[in-house]
Amino acid sequence: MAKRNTLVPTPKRSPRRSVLSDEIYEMIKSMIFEHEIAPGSRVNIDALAVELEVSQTPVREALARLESDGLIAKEPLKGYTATNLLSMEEFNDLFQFRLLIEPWAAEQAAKKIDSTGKAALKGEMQSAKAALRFKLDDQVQALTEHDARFHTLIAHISGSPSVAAAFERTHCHLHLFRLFMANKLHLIESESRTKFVQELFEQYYHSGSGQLAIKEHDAISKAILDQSPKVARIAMHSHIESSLKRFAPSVKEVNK
Amino acid sequence: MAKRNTLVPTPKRSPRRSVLSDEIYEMIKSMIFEHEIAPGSRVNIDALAVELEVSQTPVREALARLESDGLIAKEPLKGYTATNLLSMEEFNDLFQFRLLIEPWAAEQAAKKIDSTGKAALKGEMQSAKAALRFKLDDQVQALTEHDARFHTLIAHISGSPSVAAAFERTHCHLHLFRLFMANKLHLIESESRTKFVQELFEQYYHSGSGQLAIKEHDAISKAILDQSPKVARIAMHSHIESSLKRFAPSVKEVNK
DNA sequence: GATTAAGTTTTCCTATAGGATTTTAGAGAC
DNA sequence: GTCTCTAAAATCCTATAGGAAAACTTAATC
Repeated sequence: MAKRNTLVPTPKRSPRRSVLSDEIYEMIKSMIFEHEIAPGSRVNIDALAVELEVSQTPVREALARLESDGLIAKEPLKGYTATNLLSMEEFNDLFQFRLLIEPWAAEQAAKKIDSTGKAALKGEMQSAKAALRFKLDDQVQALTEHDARFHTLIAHISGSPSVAAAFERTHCHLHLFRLFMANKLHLIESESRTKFVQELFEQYYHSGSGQLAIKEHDAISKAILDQSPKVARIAMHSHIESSLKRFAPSVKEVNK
Repeated sequence: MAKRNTLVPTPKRSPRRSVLSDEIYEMIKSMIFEHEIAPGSRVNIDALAVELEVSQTPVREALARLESDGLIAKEPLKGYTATNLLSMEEFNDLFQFRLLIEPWAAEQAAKKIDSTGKAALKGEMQSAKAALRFKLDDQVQALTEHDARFHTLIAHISGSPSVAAAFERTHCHLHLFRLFMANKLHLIESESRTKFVQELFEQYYHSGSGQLAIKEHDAISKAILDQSPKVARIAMHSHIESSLKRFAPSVKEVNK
């Protein structure tokens, strides 16, 4: 009933629009993202509250949401634990799911895209190409972020909130980045073969994987901009399959 | 839920196996389910804590998870609000999403089902047929619950945790039941046409909709038990489309 | 009657205490 | 040496009180 009168006083003081628990949620997610909280490790509420310099309440709310996201698990009366890295089965299942919804999303996006969407898509592809000039570590980070934004953007352009939400809740880029990090850490620690594997690794992800992924993104992007649904669908399908093949060795390596 | 072990002599204290916040989560979900918390209404943390006779902490955790589920929305510094009923667009989108994943799930289920799965599926179909003998209100409740279990079961038998999780997070049976309830309440309140519409309504949902849905479930179930993937996929597809047609009038009515 | 200025309510967060449960450590029995 | 049982420590979960900041409501002023 009471339709807020927007003519009322201008915000005199800095309006802290976000809530502490939201910030804490993002912080903890970043910590998981960057292996600051290692896969499988315990997450102590007290310690986390002290470290982030807040009380337990916002930490608890953040952890409850992260559990709902499947990023941490809760064992009653034992506490929270960061989820383990994806097993080979989980990895395959995740990509199977992506194959189910993302090609469809790309097809729909090609049908429904408008000028706003086209601008966003073009912008995203430009940022990706800029990222290719970074050095390895930054590049992986930048490309992972681009990848997440790119796929999320298409899910949204598809015009289906359900599909977009379902995709975002897979947190696939987070899982993939964690695998990448674990693989890297793992390789660096095994001294005997450091040099050889490390070089292979760099070559693989640096010039190889990065540019390849962006080429595929380019193909998808072009098809959507051209409003060619079928082409977009096929391009997305083969991109995800390529992506699976690129990441599979990492998964195998991490799972020994 | 609270599984009280009655064999233990005199529990001086309650040996609570599950965690309170989980129970509270389920309770609040039920309250949303049954319009005890009306769509669009504010959800006061304090009041809820008092009503459920617990402290704020578990209520906060439950609300954080429910927000993550999309069942309530949080406005920073204003509080939580129960989500509105599905609009026509959201309703169509939800079913579009179901059409995308559930026929696939049924197909996979038919390929992969084992003896355990077969037993579960047979059992579920029996409980559905038993439910048809209840009177209207109980029947709607029972059929809604059966529907939720049936579709969830198939999602799990499909062998894809991702798909199962994605389906469960749609909470489609909750949304549909809320629409049904709202429609019913709406019709009951509009006196002028009560009798005529009410009768139509009962007839529609009672003998019509319930039996029809179960027939369709039966077809899906048989195909899966026969391990006929293609048949299962098609049966699920047409079931979801029928379901959409059955519910669409309710959605239109509720959205005026 | 509209605007400003107070007061009230609501919401979010903090702090802390205590109960419950699991884990760890250690003593004693075999 | 191995096992069982008890005790202590660590951890998690709940409860309660209260404070700060924003939003809402009411009242006073022009």
